[in-house]
Amino acid sequence: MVVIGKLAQHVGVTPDTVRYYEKAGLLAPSGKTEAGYRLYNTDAVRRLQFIRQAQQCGFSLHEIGELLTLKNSDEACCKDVRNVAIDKKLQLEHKIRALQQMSSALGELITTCNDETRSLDACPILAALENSMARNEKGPEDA
Amino acid sequence: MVVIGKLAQHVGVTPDTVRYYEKAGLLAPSGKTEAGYRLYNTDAVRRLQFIRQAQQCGFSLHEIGELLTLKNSDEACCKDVRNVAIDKKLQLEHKIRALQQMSSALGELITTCNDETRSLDACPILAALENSMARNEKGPEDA
DNA sequence: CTTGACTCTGGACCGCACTCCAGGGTTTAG
DNA sequence: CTAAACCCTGGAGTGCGGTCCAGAGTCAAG
Repeated sequence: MVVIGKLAQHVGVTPDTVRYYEKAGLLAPSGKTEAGYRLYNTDAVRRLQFIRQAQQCGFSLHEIGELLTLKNSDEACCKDVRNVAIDKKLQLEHKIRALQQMSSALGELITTCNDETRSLDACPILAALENSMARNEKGPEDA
Repeated sequence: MVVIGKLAQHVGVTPDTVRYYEKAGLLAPSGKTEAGYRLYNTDAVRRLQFIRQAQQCGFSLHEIGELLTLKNSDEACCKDVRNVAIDKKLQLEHKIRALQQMSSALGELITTCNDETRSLDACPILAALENSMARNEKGPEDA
């Protein structure tokens, strides 16, 4: 049984963060002292580590809450957890593709803009961004 | 010269968003009517498109502000813009790598967890997340 | 017995990029 | 002339994941 500061320090967060997780319904203390100090056992330590790990895997606190609910449910089975993970992985891959598109769009702009001494008026990057790149161009009087 | 609603509709945002950009110093109206209605010319239209495009490339509004400042500066040259783009691309790539690590971590967990009927107690995903995966394990009494 | 380091609660605040609202004025179509 | 559809301003609210603070209580070392 450790007090909040020790727990926090051990896992690498602040006591405020731990209390925040408690407010969010993710991590209840294992007990309290007479003075009202939160006490945590090793289960709580692992639960907090679970939360941090899941964050590292891209889960939001809300999703982690669902994962923890699943974990404490009698009806759920491993398959359910697996499906959540698969779903999350798809979301991550979607996000990665979006970022890769941004990155390659920038890459194209950068290679186009190879004359470093060119004036700003002729800067292909600014021009490309202004011209909406591959988008269709219409007058403001449409629709 | 179009009024805010037309501009917004043309570029695919709301008037609120346009006013928000104005507050953020990114987009001033080209003029105003006697009644105080904002008016926008085609320069403003292109500027707004620039903002949206840059957002698509992963720039924050703050960064877009810097880009626009650069654009309106006499001293800056194309090279400066190019450097900003390169910088941003590196940031994007960094983020992509982080997400890919999350994704592959999840991927490993998912392939480990192939027995769909397993009980939650034996779920490798939950176990892995609890055990902090590849992290070193120490007691809470350290440090 | 004091001092300093911790803990408690409740609530305010941060950045980001909006979004919505109230309570007005304006413009335009019928 | 009226009603709908727009515009204005200022400010509040949203969601996320915290962070910081005041004011009070508690605990351990010296």
